[in-house]
Amino acid sequence: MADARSRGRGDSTSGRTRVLAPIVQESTPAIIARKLHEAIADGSFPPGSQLTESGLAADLGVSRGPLREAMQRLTAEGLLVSHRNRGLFVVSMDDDDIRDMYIARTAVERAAIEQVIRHDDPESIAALSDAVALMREYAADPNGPDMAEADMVFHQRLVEYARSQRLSRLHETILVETRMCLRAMRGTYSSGKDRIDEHQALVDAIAAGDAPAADVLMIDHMRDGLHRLIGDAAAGEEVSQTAESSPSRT
Amino acid sequence: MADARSRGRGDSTSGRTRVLAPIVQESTPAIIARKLHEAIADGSFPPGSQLTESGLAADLGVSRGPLREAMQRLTAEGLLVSHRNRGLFVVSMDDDDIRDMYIARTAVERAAIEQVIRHDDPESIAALSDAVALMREYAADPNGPDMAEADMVFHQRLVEYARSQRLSRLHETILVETRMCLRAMRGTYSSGKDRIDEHQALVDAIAAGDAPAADVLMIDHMRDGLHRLIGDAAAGEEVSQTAESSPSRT
DNA sequence: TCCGAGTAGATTGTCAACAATCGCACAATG
DNA sequence: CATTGTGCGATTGTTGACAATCTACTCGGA
Repeated sequence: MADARSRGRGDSTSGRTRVLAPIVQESTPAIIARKLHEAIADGSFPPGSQLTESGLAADLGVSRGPLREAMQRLTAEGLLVSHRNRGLFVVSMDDDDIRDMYIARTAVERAAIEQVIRHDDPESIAALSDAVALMREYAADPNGPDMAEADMVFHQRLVEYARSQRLSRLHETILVETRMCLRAMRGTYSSGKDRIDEHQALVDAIAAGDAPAADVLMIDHMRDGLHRLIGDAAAGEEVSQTAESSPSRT
Repeated sequence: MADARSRGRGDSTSGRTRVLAPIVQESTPAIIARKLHEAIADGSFPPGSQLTESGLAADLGVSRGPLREAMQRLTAEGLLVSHRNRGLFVVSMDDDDIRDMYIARTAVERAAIEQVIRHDDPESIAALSDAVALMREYAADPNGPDMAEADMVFHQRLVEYARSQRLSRLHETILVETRMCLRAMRGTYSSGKDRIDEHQALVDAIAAGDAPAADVLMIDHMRDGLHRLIGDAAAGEEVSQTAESSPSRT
């Protein structure tokens, strides 16, 4: 999320070595928003489920005011949808949404990879290599949760090292949505090797500073990812594991 | 902002022709957020200015609750920044922010142009041609507000016809920021003809279905736009017309 | 004259209570 | 048997008031 504007008004005594960190008391709505963000990302709130504000307020130990503000934040991000006088629900995505998600994700990560190459920071290549190395550890189970998480970390770092507030902000949202989809329909990679090789190729292209090659690789990687989620031709329709789980009305 | 999820649960009686539109009662925070959005876009709130919630609540005739929720929404978008216990302020951007803005904007509009070409909808080409035609009307004053607005309309439509919720959402925010910058530092185009030609070239490439050419044109167009705002080499630093106008403490 | 403490004003952050609205289940009717 | 009307329960939407915090100003002392 990054605070971006950390430099406050304490730049006066510049000859002094900084001892204390400039204290960043996060606002309550921001904390709540982050916690909800994580909860949605890790599947605690499945797509389609309702977020009752009375209940959440009690769980978090805050009043409904700050909670509502946090929820509006997620609504603006597109992670929640509001049904007036009914409540807020976690988005559930159909095929078109997934396609849209990958369009946006491709746009962001293409730009990110370009920036990373432009910056040519050894640290970024090291970080990405580490991420791939982490994936290798889970090669045995190419569709397990650990591998999925390592995959996420890779892409997260990629955008992080692009050093762009705006790209990062959008990407964070999209990644949560991606997690939701991956959780819903698990098991799509044929082998762990393919998954790792695709990422390694990206790192190699970045390390070589070959922007056009990296760009093409990223586009392919994204297209593959999309096709793994939806069979191209219309497959399953709605991603929602909860919602209306009431066994009545047979 | 689009509601996207209009289809509710009323798909049962499908043999009936729809007569009444499905009524979309917007929530109060959403309305307020939109109004603030517009106000920031049209310069009613200059960058750096404080948005006092008591005052705004009185102006809009609502309570502070819904207002705060709306402000949180804009904060999530990055249009406002929160100084804890001090208030919310309209962002003021330095050169790095402007660069970042153009990175994100390039990413979004590149993806948009690709989608528009992919859809190959005659309507989109017509709409974009109209936008360029509108620009032509203001050719006499290439740096006036009308021309700037027409320019905005062009890019707005481009992303609109990409038919992507996520790209549109991000672009909407970026466009507001762009407006802010353009307002602060006006007058950068040498001639109206250049400005129009660049856009016409984009339309032509789209109409021809030439994605690679359109892509290159867009990249150049964005780079030019960025260089018009900042002289590449460090020029002016902070864009903020208000904020700290107190003459004390020299 | 300059510096520090203290105070006053204003603004935000938080909370609890009230009012309005909606969906669901059941009963009544053609 | 299908459809409409009604009551209930629950949840959201909104409001006003109170507490905490910060900034700016003034006053007293060196």
